[in-house]
Amino acid sequence: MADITKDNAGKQAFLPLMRELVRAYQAFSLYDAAGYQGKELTPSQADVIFTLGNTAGMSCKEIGELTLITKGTLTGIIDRLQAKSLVQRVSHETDRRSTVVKLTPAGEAVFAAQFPRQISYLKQRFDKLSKKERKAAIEALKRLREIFE
Amino acid sequence: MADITKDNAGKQAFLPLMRELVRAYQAFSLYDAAGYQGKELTPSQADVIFTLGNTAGMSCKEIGELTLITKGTLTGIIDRLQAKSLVQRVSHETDRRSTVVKLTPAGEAVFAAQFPRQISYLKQRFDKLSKKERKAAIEALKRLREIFE
DNA sequence: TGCATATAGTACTAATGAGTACTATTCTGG
DNA sequence: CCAGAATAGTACTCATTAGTACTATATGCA
Repeated sequence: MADITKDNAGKQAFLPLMRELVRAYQAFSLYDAAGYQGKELTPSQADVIFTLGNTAGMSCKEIGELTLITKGTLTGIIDRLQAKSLVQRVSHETDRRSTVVKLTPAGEAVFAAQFPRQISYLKQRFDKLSKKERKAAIEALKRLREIFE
Repeated sequence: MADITKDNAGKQAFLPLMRELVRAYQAFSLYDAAGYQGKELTPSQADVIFTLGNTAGMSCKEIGELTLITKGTLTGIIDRLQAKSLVQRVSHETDRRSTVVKLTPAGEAVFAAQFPRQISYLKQRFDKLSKKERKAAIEALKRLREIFE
């Protein structure tokens, strides 16, 4: 196995795969974000609203685990959602370190309107894949995730 | 085909695929970023340096097309690379709207040191995939990209 | 030629995003 | 019980990201 040098590094066999991963994610991400144009929610804010929908509220820690948003970032996102009166922070009943974040009635209304709309918008594209293609993609992505964990 | 409502939207068949895409990309992205710890380059800055390596320089437009970084973002990234004396901006010879960005000798040195190192670092993980798995992943990701373009 | 349009890049804003330090609170082992 | 470690969240920094407005320059077409 030859050494990797500045001249041959760009020719490694895994690079096309890496580029496809980045491009596929970026294409998805741009399409998803476009769905929120003019909807008064950013993708991250929507992620939090959608996570809180149909629940009785949850801690920042739980939201972060589900959305993959780190806790420092979450503080700001929840601040902005609170400023728009879409979520509220409630003291945790037993653990005073913790805060329960839950949707306000206005937040519930936004959830009820935007969640089905965005899912339907995404479904338009994902439905272009056959069931077989979908299964194959899930398997491939699981393998990719495994190698980086 | 039933309507999508707030109660059944979370049960759509494509959602596991979407989650795997996000998680696989995030896992890769975190691993990649960890490779730059203590290397005085951010992932985006490295992306630009690696794109400029082994070339005579290129315009912001070209860099943007290759790295998928939008031009507004690129201005800041190049500003910071220039502040570190890793790249220089040179006037384009014939088109005075355009600027040619190229590596300085210090930038070449960083490229020569960091590019093979990061490629090798990434290769450690990508090599866990068989050739067959790699091909399958590329196909799946191409299909995913197609449906969003 | 000359004006409308397109292009290249910068300046600005708002929101993420990762990371660190900090406070407050809870848990745990001796 | 109590001191040290762990946990939850906020406050901060820096960099990136998308987007818009703007300037300067180039191109195309009548």
